[in-house]
Parts: sequence; C-alpha cells; structure tokens
Amino acid sequence: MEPNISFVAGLIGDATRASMLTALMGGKALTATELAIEAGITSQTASSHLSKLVDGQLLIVRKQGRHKYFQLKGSDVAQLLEMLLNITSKTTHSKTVTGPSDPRLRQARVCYDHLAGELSVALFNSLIKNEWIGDNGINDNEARLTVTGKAFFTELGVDFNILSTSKRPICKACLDWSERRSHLAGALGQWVLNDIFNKGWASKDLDSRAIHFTPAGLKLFAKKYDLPLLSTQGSQ
Amino acid sequence: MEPNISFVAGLIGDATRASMLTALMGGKALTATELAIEAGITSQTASSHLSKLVDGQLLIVRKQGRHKYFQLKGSDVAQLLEMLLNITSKTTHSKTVTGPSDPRLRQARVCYDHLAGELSVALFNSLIKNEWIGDNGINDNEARLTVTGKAFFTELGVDFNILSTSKRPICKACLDWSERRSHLAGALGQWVLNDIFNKGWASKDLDSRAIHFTPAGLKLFAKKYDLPLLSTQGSQ
DNA sequence: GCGCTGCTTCGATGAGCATCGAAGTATTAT
DNA sequence: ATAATACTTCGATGCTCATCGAAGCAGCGC
Repeated sequence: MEPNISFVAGLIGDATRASMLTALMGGKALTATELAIEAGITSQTASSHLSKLVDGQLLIVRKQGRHKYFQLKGSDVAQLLEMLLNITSKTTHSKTVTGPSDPRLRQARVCYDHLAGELSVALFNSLIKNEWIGDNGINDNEARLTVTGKAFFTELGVDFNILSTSKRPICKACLDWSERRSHLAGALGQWVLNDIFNKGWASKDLDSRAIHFTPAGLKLFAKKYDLPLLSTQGSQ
Repeated sequence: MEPNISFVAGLIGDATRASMLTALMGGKALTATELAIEAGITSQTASSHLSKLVDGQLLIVRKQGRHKYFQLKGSDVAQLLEMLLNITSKTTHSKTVTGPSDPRLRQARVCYDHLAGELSVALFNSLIKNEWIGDNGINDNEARLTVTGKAFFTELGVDFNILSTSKRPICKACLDWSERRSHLAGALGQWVLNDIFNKGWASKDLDSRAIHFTPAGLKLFAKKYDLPLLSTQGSQ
C-alpha cells in the first residue's frame, strides 16, 4: 500500500488553509491572529484550521506567553508549496497572457528562505555568466558551485564550513513560478537573502512577501553580483 | 495576488482522485474503466473525477475508438505526486516503525518513468561509488554525470545526442519515499528503466506499479551496474 | 484583583460535493 | 442492422466540513 497523498493534499486544498500556508512562505513566523486576518476569517475558524495543519505536520507552533507563532515545518513543505505554485501558475497561464498582477511580487519576493523574482533570476543568470555556478551543459536546471564561484562567495563573506554543516544543498535551482526560469535556492540562496537584509539593501513588505529594495540598495546589489542595471521598482 | 494553490491541491486531496493519480505514476496510460476499478468506484463517478483532473490539467486524455486513455500531464505533475508521497510517508513514519508494507513496491517499482525502490537506490550508490556520477561533496542530493560515467553509459548503449535533445535533465536525484535516499531520475533514469524492460530483465506488475525482476535478470542487472548481490524478491 | 487580549471549545447552520441508479450517446463486434 | 461495450449526463441522496456566535481558559497589563 502506498502512502495516502490525499490527506496532505487535502490539507492544502482548502482555500483558507492555502492562504495561510502561502503567507508563511514569506519565511516569518506568524501568529494565529495574523493568519486569521490574512485569510479573512474569525479566530475560531483560524484555530480549527491551524490545529489541522499542525497535526498534519505541515506547520510547527511555538508559544510565547499567550501568543502562538506558526511556521512551515521545513524546507520540504516549502518546496511542495512552491511546486504547487509553479503548477498552478502554469495552469493559469494557459488561460491568461501575463504573469502575476502584482509587480512587487514579481520583482523580488521571499521564497521561504531565499530571494525569488526577476532580481533572483537575474542573479542566477549572472552566476552562470560569470561561471560562479556550473553551466555544465549536461544537467539543465541544476546549480553547482564552481571553484571560482566558491572563491567569489568566500570573498563576499560566506563561511563554507558553516554552510556545509547543514544537510541541505549548498546550491539548488528553484523554478520561479513568476519568471518560469530558475533562481538560487539552498544554503547559499538563504545566505544571499540574509546578506541583503543585513546590509539594509532591501526590507520585507509588511503585509505580503514582496521585498522592497531601496534605490541605493538595488544599485549596490546589481554591482556586487554583476547584474545589468535594472529598472527601479514598478508602480505602486 | 499569488496563484491559488488550493485548486490543484484540492484536486489531489480527494481519496478517489488521489488513488487514480497514484495508479498513473506507473507510467502507463490507463482507461477510464481501469481507473474506476483501481479506485473502487462506478464508471459514472470515475467519469466525473477524470473530467475534473483533465480540466485541472493534471491529466491528459487520448481517445481510441470508444476507449479513453489517461496519463499524467507531464513529469512536473509526477514530481509533485512523488513529493507528496515523500512528505506523506515522512508524516506516517513518525508514527510507525517500518516502511511500506508491500515488499514488492519496496524492492522495485516505477516512479513515473524511472526505477525506484531498493534496487534503484543501490544503483544510485553504485554510480557514486564507481564515480560515474559526481560525488562532489558540495551539492548533496544532486546528480552530475562524470566523464567516466558518460563513457560507461555510452558503452551500455546510451546515445547522449538523443538524450540531450530533451529539455529535461540528463541526471536527476529523486528522493525515494520508501528508502529515504536518492535514486536516479531524469532522462538517464528513464533510459535505464527502458533498457531493463527491453532486455527482459524485469516486467511490470499487472495491477500495481511494482516491477518483477526474473532471477536471471536480477543477476544481470547487478552485474551490469556493479551492485552487491541482492536477495531475490520478497515473499508473495 | 480586575479587565483586556489571544486563543480554544462547543454547538448550530448551511453549502459543497461524492456517490450511484437510470437513461443516453458513441463505438465496435457480430 | 443489431447487440454489446465504454463512457457521459441527469437527478436524487446523504455525508463532510467550513463557518461563526457564545462561552470558556490562559496570560498579562494596570
């Protein structure tokens, strides 16, 4: 007997729970009240749904006084949700012409723990162009750090001894549902995003997982990673 | 606005539809009647569910006379289902001790278009041990064909000019939900499975996606890929 | 100690949807 | 041409589950 995938899929298959899970793709822990507001339901309904998601092992919960903070259980859950976003957008795109309507999500957003969007795809392309990750011609859509790439990131401040202690891959290609091309995930993708925040080049949007680069931050980001100069943020 | 993942997840989240989708992970096209029997429902119910899966772009359908044949829409749908199997088995395994109860599925089975199970994990390990795929120490869980690996497979009869015309990766690691370790997917994984069938080493089970190796076939397979001698098939 | 906040539990309500018998359509074998 | 098979459509039935008002519990500020 094979595992019953309908149980996990059924947890995600409710619009309210899906909305909460997507909100958590921003990588931050959110409270039950915040998730209720995000999903547009009462706290009773939120409580019921969150119990199911925790019991179903898609979320973990931490208590802090009377607050309960919820997070995705791990990167495998995030990958599942990202794959669902990819397949869903592919489905939707066969009916519509353009990508996501929100240009802020399109330009830069958090994909669980790394950067996604136009800027991240541009970053990925620059890593290939500069041969910092391997363009080996045999394995498409896969990322492999080269020797010069390792030197480049070491110079930026990456400590590979620390990154290697994680079980997760250093480099990983993650298919961007908005751009349909790959961006950088894995431990290195996470480091890059943290570095962007630490340097103050960008900050998280308060009510979505969009990321806002400052004009100066965008310029420094483009220079640091050898990106072609990109337009500043879209309208709104 | 981000894509609404609950729609696709909801399609999979019904036990009947999930059963049909899992049956199609065997890689074969199945008729509506076969899928009805597989799921234990009437043909009216099957018809309704299959319409939803086709409209939702998880399945494609081909007519041949009065028969309709259904297949997964592509490898991305198969990957999504495999990831759901992985997460579901991880969830279940936190409650139980052992893996899948059916030893036949555990030893060898079809994972959409490639071999999965103990034999495929052993194959993957042998490819690493013999340095036919890269064990580069930086990227865990990723597969990269080496120069000697390409020579090995060319000698086996792989035509890499043909494999390279596909957009999909030549080599890909696929996490095996039953073994919790990686096996070989991608174009090369598909070639290996086809070769096994073409040589008559194994055949598909009629009513599940288990694969049955003949004793001679198992021996030849082990020899060809330098595997330690494995026990023959489990009971039943 | 009291009142407020965050969250949970209970019970009622109603919408959504899976199921199948009956009847129908298209295809194919005889 | 007729009968059988594969599949679809219609309509009835009943089950599941999301929702929230009310009430309750735990934590915390005053």
